[in-house]
Amino acid sequence: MSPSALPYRPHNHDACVAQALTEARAICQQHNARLTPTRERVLELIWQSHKPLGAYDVLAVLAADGHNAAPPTVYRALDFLQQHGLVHRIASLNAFVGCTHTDKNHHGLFLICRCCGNVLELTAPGVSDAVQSAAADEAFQPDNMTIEVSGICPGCKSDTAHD
Amino acid sequence: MSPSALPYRPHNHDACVAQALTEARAICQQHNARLTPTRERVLELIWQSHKPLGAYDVLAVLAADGHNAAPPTVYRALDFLQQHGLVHRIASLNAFVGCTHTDKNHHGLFLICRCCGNVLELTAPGVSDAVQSAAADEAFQPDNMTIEVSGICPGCKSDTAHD
DNA sequence: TTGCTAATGTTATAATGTTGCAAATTCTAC
DNA sequence: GTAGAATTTGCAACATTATAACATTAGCAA
Repeated sequence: MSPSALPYRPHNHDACVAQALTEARAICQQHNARLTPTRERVLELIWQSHKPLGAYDVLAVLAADGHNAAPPTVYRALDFLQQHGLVHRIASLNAFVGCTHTDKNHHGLFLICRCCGNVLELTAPGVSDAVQSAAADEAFQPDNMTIEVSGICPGCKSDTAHD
Repeated sequence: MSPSALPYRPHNHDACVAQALTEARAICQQHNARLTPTRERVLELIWQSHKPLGAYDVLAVLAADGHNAAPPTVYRALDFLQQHGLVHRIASLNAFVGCTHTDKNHHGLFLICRCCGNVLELTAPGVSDAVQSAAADEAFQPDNMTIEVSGICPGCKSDTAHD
């Protein structure tokens, strides 16, 4: 059997974080946008795992850092990161997760494990096309789509199977 | 050109409400569940249009009714209605809309007009299948999907075209 | 009736997100 | 480098959405 996608199995997560930060720096440079220390720190925190993190969770860590932050600090940083495609907001969880497809122009699809909480972002052209087509049938002009699937990831499925 | 779907054009909305209530009564009877006056009233309010309504909007109307209600009253009623498939929660709006597919076992897809606010619920087997297939490719077992598309509905598109 | 369960009322509070304005920083043009 | 403009941050207050905990009432069955 082929291995599960990264978020769903053990891996060297520091590499994920490092890569995300490197890409973020490059993207911000391209966009002529400033990845300030606060923004970078928030991005780093969002990337602390593949589980979505709430804005107030981020805030709590910043406070622990000694950073005297209020909610707007976090929301502003998150807005910035979203605008530049570095994080996604998961509407069904009111939480944020690092974008793993910063290179592609895509409508993400998120597979959210309700057991371990990890999220896998997919580029699923088939899904995107199907939605476009369903919308077109209704003469509806889509400009943004939220596709969030909750269920059980392969890791958790095999765990429960062993019991 | 074929007419737009109901929510996106003028129609006798009282008929929508009446039908929704009739169906709700039937469904609750089937489920052996009690559609109490509060629950029925909340359902009626949710159906006051095809625009999603926030829990606190419902609460405000109940208050205007003279009903001395607190948030839990509304959230409990909404939970009940959701459990019986009579309303849906739109995660991207934190709001609720009447279910127009009470007869089918479906994963809804919602087309949300960001201009007029109306929502059309679709049963889109193509989308559902595409999501299932994308999930299967990752050995992910989906059990619930949130698909919310925001954009411009045919009604609003033709309105702006005239300007 | 009596006792059980489901439903509601009530109070308080938690969790999430925003507004508005002032201060500080960074950028740009001279 | 310095002045002025623009962006970013700090900060206080507030708005919105949702839940917890516990008391009370209504519906129903033995």
